Amino acid sequence: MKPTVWRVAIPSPLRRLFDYLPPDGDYPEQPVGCRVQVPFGSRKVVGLVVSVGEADPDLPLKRLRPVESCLDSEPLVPESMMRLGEWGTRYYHHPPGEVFEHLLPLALRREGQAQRRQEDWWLLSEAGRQTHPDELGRAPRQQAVLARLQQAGGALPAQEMSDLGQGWQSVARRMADNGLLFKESRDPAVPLNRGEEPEMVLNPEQAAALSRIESDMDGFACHLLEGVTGSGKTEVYLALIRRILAEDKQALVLVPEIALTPQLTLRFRRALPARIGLYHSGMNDRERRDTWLMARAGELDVIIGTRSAVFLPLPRPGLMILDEEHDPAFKQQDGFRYSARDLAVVRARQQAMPIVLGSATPALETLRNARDGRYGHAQLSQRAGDARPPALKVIDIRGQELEAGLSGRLLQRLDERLKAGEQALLFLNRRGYAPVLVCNQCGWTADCLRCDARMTYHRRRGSLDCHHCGASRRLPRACPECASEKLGVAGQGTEQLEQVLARRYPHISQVRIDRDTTRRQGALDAKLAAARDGEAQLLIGTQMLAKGHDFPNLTLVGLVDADQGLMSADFRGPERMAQLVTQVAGRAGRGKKAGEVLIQTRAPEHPLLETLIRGGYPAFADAALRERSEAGFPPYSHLALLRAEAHEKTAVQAFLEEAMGLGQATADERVLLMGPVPAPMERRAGRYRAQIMIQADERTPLHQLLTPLAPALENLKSARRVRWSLDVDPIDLF
DNA sequence: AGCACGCCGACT
DNA sequence: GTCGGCGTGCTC
Repeated sequence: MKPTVWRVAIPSPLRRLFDYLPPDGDYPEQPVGCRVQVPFGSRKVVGLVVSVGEADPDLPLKRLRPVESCLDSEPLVPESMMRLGEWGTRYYHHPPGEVFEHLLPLALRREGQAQRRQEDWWLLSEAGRQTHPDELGRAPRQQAVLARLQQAGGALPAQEMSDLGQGWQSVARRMADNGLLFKESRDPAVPLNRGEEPEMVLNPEQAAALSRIESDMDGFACHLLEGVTGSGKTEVYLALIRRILAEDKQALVLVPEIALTPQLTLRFRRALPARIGLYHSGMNDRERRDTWLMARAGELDVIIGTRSAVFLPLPRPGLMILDEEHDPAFKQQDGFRYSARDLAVVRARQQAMPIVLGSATPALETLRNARDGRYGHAQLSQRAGDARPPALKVIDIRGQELEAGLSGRLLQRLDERLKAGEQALLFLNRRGYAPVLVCNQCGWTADCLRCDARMTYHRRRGSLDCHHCGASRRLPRACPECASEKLGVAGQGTEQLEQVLARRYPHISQVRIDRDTTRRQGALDAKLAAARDGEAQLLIGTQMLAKGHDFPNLTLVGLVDADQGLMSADFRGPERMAQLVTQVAGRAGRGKKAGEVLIQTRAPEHPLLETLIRGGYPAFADAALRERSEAGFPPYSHLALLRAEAHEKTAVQAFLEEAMGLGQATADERVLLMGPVPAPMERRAGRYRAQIMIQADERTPLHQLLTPLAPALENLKSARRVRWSLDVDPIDLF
């Protein structure tokens, strides 16, 4: 009989599992989901047991090595999450070791107990219970400790005893020596919110959306909640969560970025009688481990997290919510390139729970799923309260005299609004002072040495920074080519806008919000607070400002340059532009006063832009979906990208040529391979980049091609000289 | 990705 | 004479 082996996912880029003999020592009956310490080549690594089975007949038995030790006495990763990992490995054609690494927080990927941070408690012994404080005679501090513990019923966390005064711990230790008390480590209790805020009364649309989703909550169901900005999606989320809390189930809420967690958390803490946890990249390893373990233990009822939280285990799964589901941040852009949105839907189906995708500007993929009836579709078309939707207007800036990129008409409206004491926002998705530094004598421009890109001039810093690779250097005094001192700039960034506007409106308080001004801890919160309470009247920012924030006094929004998306070579450019315009526009007129949105463009007659202005996002989406259908792009086809990069351009070419040959040999007529083509910015951070695009109308043939292709590429000799990756369902083509 | 093994150049 | 350069092969 063939021996039983454990198939283990090993942290390595190899697209296979490794078989081991069971360990000599103790191990659980069912080791799937347990971490194991195994020998791997000449080193020891921690892997995850994925399955148990018979030894592979093709593998000589003597090559099998035994597991050194099983690190868990029961599976740490539950079966449900192992299934999600297996699905991810198959779908994304990514090495299992790297996929399964995502199932555990960093702090649990090493040796050691899967235990969360402990809290010290002091407890009374039997003797301590029997002793009256007076019996301690001339030891007043011991008396105090004893009395305190007796009052508390015999046990208290050490933290809550600190008011007993300096040095109380040594008093307690002495009493422990005398057998009156003892110390114990316990799991800290998770605070339960009271949820004191009264439930909001839902407006008819919200109520209708709620009941529509609620009617379909036993088992799997996916609903798109499409609600214009300010329509109160959060109230619907809260009502749904209350419902599943009443059934004693857990809810997982995913948001695109950390910046959105604090406000949502605050809102949830006020509204929900629940134990709420957080999971995002701003937390340290220990905090993430603790949330992970508490989620797994069922000690948290609601968890709010970013992308990676889709892997949090839930023993009582009740509901998943993905807010701003269209946001590209849900797609991981390196390593294991998963879409948290797509994985969440798969997970919901696997675990038979409902999922709600919320957005004011749904991704075209999601919209199509809703229209084809695969997803439920609930809509909120009215803004809550009295708020009216803002009017969108286009400003044609062709041939116009501009001041720092601002047209006369935009400046005039700005004058009026600011004079009236109202708040205005200027949106420009480019930080720094100017994107180009140029020599007016010889035409030299400041280019990045490692990228095919210009360096951005940062005036306050006095530096030239490359926004693609992070390179930075001092601003030259003179042109390095011709020594002329006539250096000038072209184009503008938020820093320039801020400076020019400060000169124009010296008595208006303004705030700039971009990655440069919010680097410091807490700076973003402070600036957002200033923007929210109206302390800052003029707001200038990049897309950081576009998301989810509420500025009640804001009446004018100016999009300084709307053309970036329209002119993009990526077929998703217009979709991004429309989402951004709609999201930014949604910041205006959320209070009582009507809002106005001015869009500066050099392509005012662009059909998709016109459709967006006239009919809003839904009309845009109709038109864009029609275009995608005609062009055979997603969601009407499926894409994968094989990317490669290396310092040696020839290495990239050689690898992709060989890959192309392999691909063409196995591809049938249902799959189209295109390339290799260089990336639009061919060189980045000193590496040459190129790619092959693989397209198919149906998913099946695409996967039939990739399943053998991925491991074949791995064995290519030319693959060792490049960094390569497969991106299934890419969201950026470059 | 690591890591070991292996075969050729400038140094204690 | 060796330390170490990175090419190439392997990891149950």
